Amino acid sequence: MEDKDISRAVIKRLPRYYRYLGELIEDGVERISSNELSNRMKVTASQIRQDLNNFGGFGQQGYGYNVKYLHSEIAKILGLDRTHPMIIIGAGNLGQALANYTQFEKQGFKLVGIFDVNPILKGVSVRGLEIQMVDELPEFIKKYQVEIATLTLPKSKALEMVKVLTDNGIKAIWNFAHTDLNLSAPSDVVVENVHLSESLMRLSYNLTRREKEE
Amino acid sequence: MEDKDISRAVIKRLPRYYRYLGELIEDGVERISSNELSNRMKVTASQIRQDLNNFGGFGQQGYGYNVKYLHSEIAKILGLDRTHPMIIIGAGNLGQALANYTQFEKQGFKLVGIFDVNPILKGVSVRGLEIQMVDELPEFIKKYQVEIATLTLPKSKALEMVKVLTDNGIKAIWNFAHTDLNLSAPSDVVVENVHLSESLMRLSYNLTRREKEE
DNA sequence: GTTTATTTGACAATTATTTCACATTTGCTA
DNA sequence: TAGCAAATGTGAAATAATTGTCAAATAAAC
Repeated sequence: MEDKDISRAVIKRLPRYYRYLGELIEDGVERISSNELSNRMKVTASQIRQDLNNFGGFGQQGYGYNVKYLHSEIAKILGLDRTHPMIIIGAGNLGQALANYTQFEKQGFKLVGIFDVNPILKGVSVRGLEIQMVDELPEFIKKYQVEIATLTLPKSKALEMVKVLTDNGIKAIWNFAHTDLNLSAPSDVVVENVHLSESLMRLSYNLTRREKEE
Repeated sequence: MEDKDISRAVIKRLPRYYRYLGELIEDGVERISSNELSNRMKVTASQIRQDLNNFGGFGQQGYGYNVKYLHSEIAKILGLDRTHPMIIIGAGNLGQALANYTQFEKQGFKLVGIFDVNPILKGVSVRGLEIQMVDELPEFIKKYQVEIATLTLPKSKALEMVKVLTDNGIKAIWNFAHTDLNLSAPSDVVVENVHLSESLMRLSYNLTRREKEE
């Protein structure tokens, strides 16, 4: 497995392959050709083969791909073959909603703590975890070897928080705040943005465009 | 303003331009050059000019772009210059969290109703709206001329719901369910997917990759 | 055991996107 | 009002991503 220069576009598609393969396993399918998978996923077979070949030859000519094997190989590539301790910073509606999402734990993202800056939330229990104050962060991150911090705070507070998190060894930030962190985050910290507003605007654009065409 | 063949990549960036321009307005900045904006946004000035020119010449040579004007033009392009009545289907944690997000209303996405399939939730109030049962959907969509349905339901229920929604005139679906709707949705219905699991997996990939490099 | 059908992996061709470079226009200063 | 500096818009070049094609390998059929 080689890690040189995999394009962003390929990485973006990998989780989707992983999802479809998981569904195939559930359905008891043992093997699949790039052509059949392409029909299901509405992408070209060529793209599937090209994408997978970035990481090595997982298929066999004349046979196709073994579903379970491919599924587990993609899991390895995505780092889903181990546990990632995760915390949530910001125990508002969205933070609590994410905390209650059990799906993530199945994929190895283990929620070990929830934090907020608002003292009124201190000690409130969310899915068995008591909300803690951010001054407890440094010790907590070390103790639980937290890798990922989910940021569900307002813009202004999110930016302050980034420094605290990275200073204390956080290596990845899942950012729901309506701002880019890239500037303030050191280059060895990975950031994945989920900008819901932007997603909604794209929907609006396509909706508007569709209406105009009529 | 022309609507022919704007690339997906351009549309993906538009909301981000819109956000930065909004911040510039807040900061009292009246004009900006593609070069200065490129520094702030960490993209090339050329890309900014190229992107904006898809929709017409908003700038002026020797001057740059008028921030307020450009902001309002992008709003028009994105369809943010009018109100989009929206409903949420699925009043679980995520559905309720999104319902409580006031930010969306400022951009014209007006939440008019919340629905669920679980009778136990009937009548429960979320931000002043009583959760309704899905059998009330057809009448409601017509009455409030609902455009957008936010789907925060489990996979299996989401797929059933798509037919009900589109049969009753919904034109856009903001999909948080862990599945692709494209197959079941008619081609005149716009779908925007927010697959949080996939986002988290991309984070995991980049984290894993970063660790391997060390 | 031989033949036929299937299917990958690799590479070439095509298409899409991004960046470069510069003529042209405008604002600003003296 | 002339001259200089700034900055867009645009066509061309460079880069990136996707799709098409086919030899080689394998499975399945007979």
